[in-house]
Amino acid sequence: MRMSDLVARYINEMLEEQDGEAEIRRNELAATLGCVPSQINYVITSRFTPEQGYIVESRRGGGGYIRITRIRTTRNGAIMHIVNAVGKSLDKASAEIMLNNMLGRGVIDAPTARLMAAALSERAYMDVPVQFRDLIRATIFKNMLLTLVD
Amino acid sequence: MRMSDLVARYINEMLEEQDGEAEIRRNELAATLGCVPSQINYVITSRFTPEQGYIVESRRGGGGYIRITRIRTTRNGAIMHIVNAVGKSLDKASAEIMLNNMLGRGVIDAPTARLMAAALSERAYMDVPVQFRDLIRATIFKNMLLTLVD
DNA sequence: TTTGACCTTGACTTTCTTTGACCAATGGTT
DNA sequence: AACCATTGGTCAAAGAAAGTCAAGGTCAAA
Repeated sequence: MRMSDLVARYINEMLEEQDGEAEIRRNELAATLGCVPSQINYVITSRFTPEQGYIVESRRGGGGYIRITRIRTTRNGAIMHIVNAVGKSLDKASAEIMLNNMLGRGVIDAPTARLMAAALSERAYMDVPVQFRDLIRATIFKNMLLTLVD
Repeated sequence: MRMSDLVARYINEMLEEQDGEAEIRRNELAATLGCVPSQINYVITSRFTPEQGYIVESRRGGGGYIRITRIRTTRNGAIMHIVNAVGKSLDKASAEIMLNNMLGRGVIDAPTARLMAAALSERAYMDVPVQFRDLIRATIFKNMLLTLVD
């Protein structure tokens, strides 16, 4: 198992238990999980970004902390937020992160996530020149999301 | 015996043992079987395609993997039939007819049909040269259909 | 014997992760 | 205020996979 997954899981469990708010001490967590401190930053910047619906605050020095807050929204709000966050182009990795996020937050269910993932996976774009893939993926993603709005 | 057959057999045995799901590490398997890593890709793209009822996912980097999932085809004749009926290319009109057909026969429900229609609509392909549109539509359609199989 | 489909190989690319050295902010002490 | 221990932040380099592509090999059918 990847270290980054362990860190992410730890944070997610905290968020789950504490109603969408997790406060950690970077060095302590790194020691607990057995990784270097900057690993924590890596995980946060790659998996708990604003675009994925999280707010991250921190403080240095004595009594420092990192606080990760999950943004609460309505279903339609969450969907529209993502629609707006997606620009003209969308790579597969970002798409997958967004899908997982929506799934984790109950915005969509697992079959829907699977269906959408299939339509966005790199494998689906094999016979189209690479320069077009992210463009079309963005468009399709947004089109699909809009069908989910009540 | 051809190397590609060895690779395919190995994967099939894994699928057999592990209930239709095989996760491999490309370099490791290549070393085990004594071939170059890209041979694995060749075998996967030539023999574990959607048409043949497989879903393939992968990840690069540390802790990377390739996961191959076999779809049970016994009770899903309707869907697999359509997957196989779709060729390399699929225009929007045909896609719509197939969707309506499945909807009418209860193979899929209305939200799913809407979602899929959004991914196949001509509007989704505006950014891409016309020559590629039907190709990619076919691929996406098949990939989506496969996620619907139990 | 030519041809075409399928297979093999390896050099090069891309993506994701891990690590560590160095930087910046904070709060307490002198 | 000056200093200093205690945090967290940044960034670039190295590492660890998997992906791509094109050139060449094999082999059976025409």
